[in-house]
Amino acid sequence: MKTKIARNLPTQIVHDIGSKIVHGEIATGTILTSDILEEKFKVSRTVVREALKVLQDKGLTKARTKTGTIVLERSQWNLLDPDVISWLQVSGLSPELVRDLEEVRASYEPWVARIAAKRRGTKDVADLTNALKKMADAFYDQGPTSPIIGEADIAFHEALLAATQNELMKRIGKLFIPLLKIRDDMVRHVVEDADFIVQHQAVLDAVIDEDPDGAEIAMKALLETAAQASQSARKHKSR
Amino acid sequence: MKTKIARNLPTQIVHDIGSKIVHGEIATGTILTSDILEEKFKVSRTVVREALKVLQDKGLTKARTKTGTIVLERSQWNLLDPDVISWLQVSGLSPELVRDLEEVRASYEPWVARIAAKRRGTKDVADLTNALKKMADAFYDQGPTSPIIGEADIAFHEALLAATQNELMKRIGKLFIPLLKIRDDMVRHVVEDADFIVQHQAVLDAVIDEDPDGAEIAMKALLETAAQASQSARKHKSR
DNA sequence: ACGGGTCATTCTTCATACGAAAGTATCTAT
DNA sequence: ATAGATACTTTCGTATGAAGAATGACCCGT
Repeated sequence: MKTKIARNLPTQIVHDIGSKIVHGEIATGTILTSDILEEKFKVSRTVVREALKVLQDKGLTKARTKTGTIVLERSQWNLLDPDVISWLQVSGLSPELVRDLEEVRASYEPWVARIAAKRRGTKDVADLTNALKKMADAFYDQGPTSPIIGEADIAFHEALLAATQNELMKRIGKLFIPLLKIRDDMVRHVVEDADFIVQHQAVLDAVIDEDPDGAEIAMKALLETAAQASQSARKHKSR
Repeated sequence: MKTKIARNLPTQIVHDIGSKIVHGEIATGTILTSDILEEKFKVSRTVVREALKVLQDKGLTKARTKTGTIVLERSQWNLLDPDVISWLQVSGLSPELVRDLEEVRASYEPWVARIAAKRRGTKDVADLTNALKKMADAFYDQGPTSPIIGEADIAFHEALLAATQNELMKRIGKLFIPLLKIRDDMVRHVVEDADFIVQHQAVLDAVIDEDPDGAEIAMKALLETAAQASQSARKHKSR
């Protein structure tokens, strides 16, 4: 159960507009005038302005006198912004961005595993074990297409990040969550065997053993398999 | 020559307050009421509110009814925010943050070099060459303490990022700039030989040769040397 | 001492107004 | 008729007064 967060009017509007921009519902070049937004959301100028200010700070829009505030193109967006990242979904991930994310992740994640193995506490081990157990249970009980697997995958990912005790590493690591989601979406119908369960287990074992080298290698292997599955999924889809 | 950017009132205030918070001039727990800020900056509530909204979005402050907006502790700050990062200076870099940054950078930068070597264009080579030339000239003409060296180091760093053609990688890479600055600051008085010039040259050569493996290895060597120098500088300082 | 209710303070939102910037249209001179 | 300058119009930017909501502080009766 998620705690329902009471949000300000401006914050609500930021999320509404921001997510629509990122999802492509509001196209680049679209012009949003204050008047129209006031009308649309039934709020005052003040609120609209504050929302637009935040959106500008995220690089999603730009205000220009006489024309209105214009939706900027994707390259202007602040991809490191937590909100922007959280709004990214399958529909929001362009092929270029997927490539960029995968490229960074390929080097990043093994290093995360390494640091995690070096610095993990007992709680981290418990969290990782739980996530993996959830993943394995879902796989064996409900089959390889269970959506639980994806959730558990993300939980595992986040537990690993937490184990690094590195605030910056955690934040950067969270950038890959949308990638995990899309990958999970594509791969789910392709994975037939239990490879990735075994490979997650290998990472976990190395972390438990406090074996940085082992963890790094295991994670590399995992990513390699995932990349292959992802590729064959793409082929599968495009034909 | 930097283009002087005409900034909005709120943006100016965001920078003023934000940088002071990050630098520690405004301590955690400090309370900033709208009234006081209006008074202080001689602007209207509108402007102050918009500025505070942005600061909140960056995780620097939090508004609470009846008390005012309170400056949050460092762990709440959004370290991935471009502004927050740009405000970080020597004074703003806590030892933990330095550790976190270095830890991430150790794995990140070699990978950047690898991708850059794989994908660099002719312009990238020119930019890298120029930066290195500037660095070498300053070193041999003005000696190892010239501030030009640090600037050129950052230029080299950024040119390498640009060469990756990876938008995300560029943005993450920029996070390390404050680290480069502080390191430069500490190391400048310790480096006696031309090692790091040679090592930069090695990276550049590999990039020119489109040799990913070579670039990665060369960058690792460079970072290794830098880390050693950094350590001895710290010892040098603390005794 | 304890619990409940009132009060005061500060943020939140609204409504309105004026100034500044920047396209657009119009007008004038040739 | 065309070029250039001028006036107009639109939208953002800033200021201000007022009402509402939330919440910590205080007071009072038990």
